[in-house]
Amino acid sequence: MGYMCDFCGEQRSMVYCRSDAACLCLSCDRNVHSANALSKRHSRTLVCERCESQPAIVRCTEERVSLCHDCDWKSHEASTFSPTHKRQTINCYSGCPSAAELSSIWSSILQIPSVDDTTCEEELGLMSIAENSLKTCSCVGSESNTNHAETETENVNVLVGSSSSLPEIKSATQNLGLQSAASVDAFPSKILGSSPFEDDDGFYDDFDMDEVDLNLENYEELFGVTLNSSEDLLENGGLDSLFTKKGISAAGSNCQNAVIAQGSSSAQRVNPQPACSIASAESMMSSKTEPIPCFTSRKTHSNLSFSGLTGEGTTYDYQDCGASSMHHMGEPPWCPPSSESSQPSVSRSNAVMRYKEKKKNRKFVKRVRYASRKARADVRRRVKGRFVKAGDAYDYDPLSQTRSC
DNA sequence: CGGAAGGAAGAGGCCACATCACCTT
DNA sequence: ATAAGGTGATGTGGCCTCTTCCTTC
Repeated sequence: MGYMCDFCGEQRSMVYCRSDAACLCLSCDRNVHSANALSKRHSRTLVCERCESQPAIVRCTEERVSLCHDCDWKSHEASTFSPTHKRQTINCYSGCPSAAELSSIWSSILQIPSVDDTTCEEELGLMSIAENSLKTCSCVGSESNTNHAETETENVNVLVGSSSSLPEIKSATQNLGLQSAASVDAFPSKILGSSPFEDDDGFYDDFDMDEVDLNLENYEELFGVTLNSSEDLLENGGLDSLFTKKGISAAGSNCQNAVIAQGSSSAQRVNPQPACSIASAESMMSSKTEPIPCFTSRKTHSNLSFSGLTGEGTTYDYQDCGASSMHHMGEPPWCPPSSESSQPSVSRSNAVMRYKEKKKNRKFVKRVRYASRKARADVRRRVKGRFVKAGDAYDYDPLSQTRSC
């Protein structure tokens, strides 16, 4: 990682943004991608430590380097010396995670340098961090552990990538001979996707229900039930109950990255095609009265569409970073871990109430793209709010706040 | 309990024009 | 290959209108 940040040109680049095709330092990454909702959707990953210009897709645990596809092939597939190296798939992330969160996510990979947390700390509540979780390739975890701290995390990641619930993770962890399930408990719950009801307040604070707008196209056809909105989904018992009605397991769906029917074996029963449409939260909401044009072939695809936690997931993002990596991570937060809906209705109603409250208070921040145009508009005279020709009569002058007539 | 009426809140359109982006010469 | 000129598209803020949602009766 010797190349400089493409943005500031001062710091060493650590992150590769595919959308921007740029290598960025952590500081610039956060600055650039906290600019607006669109930029937050950009999926980023580590920079290849060998060529230092391509996005890394795997981490060689033997050589302790992050490698892009080409470098990985050169190092492992084409090499006779190290074809058996254990490699760990590196997933991309989006949003604006803090250094601490990045550190926890990449603890097994990097020493994250300290970054000014103030830049977008307040945005963190809106960001999806669970999608940052790592998924390892199947070759990891089948061997005994030698490096405690690192390997433990890696194995947990394996489980994250393949399991759907915490109990299963714990069980599998024990089966794999890890030291104890405590390490799993210690791992950030957001990444593990554990039940939200274990910590009602804490989870929902991060969960940001207002950002989750679910859009189930043709749900009536699929499930034979009526669902008007995500609120209905919450109130009616969640996705699990929906699936249960059709004998479909919702395991593997995650509220934050609930790309159902994309790689999930259970969901594939519903949708054998990997195609999945993901729209922004706003477009989801607009679809309440009007279908989204991009949803095509609805008769043949289930098109179970979810926005990410932040409403920032895009088809590109998911395709870009290995698509199905993030949807195995647990039950939807509104669903209890067990199918018998043992969670008291109080928690659900609380969640609904909080969701409505946050939705009500949602702010749509407008971002000025061209300051020069703003400056011009700020001094332009108007009549009833409309711009008037220069020299014409006006009723509002931003400069003098007076009328010409 | 359901419907009507009224108020509150939000979304979208309109306006002029400097600036941007693209194309042609 | 580069520069200059032309042209259509874009974006900016305040106000108004319309629609939707919520509360009250």
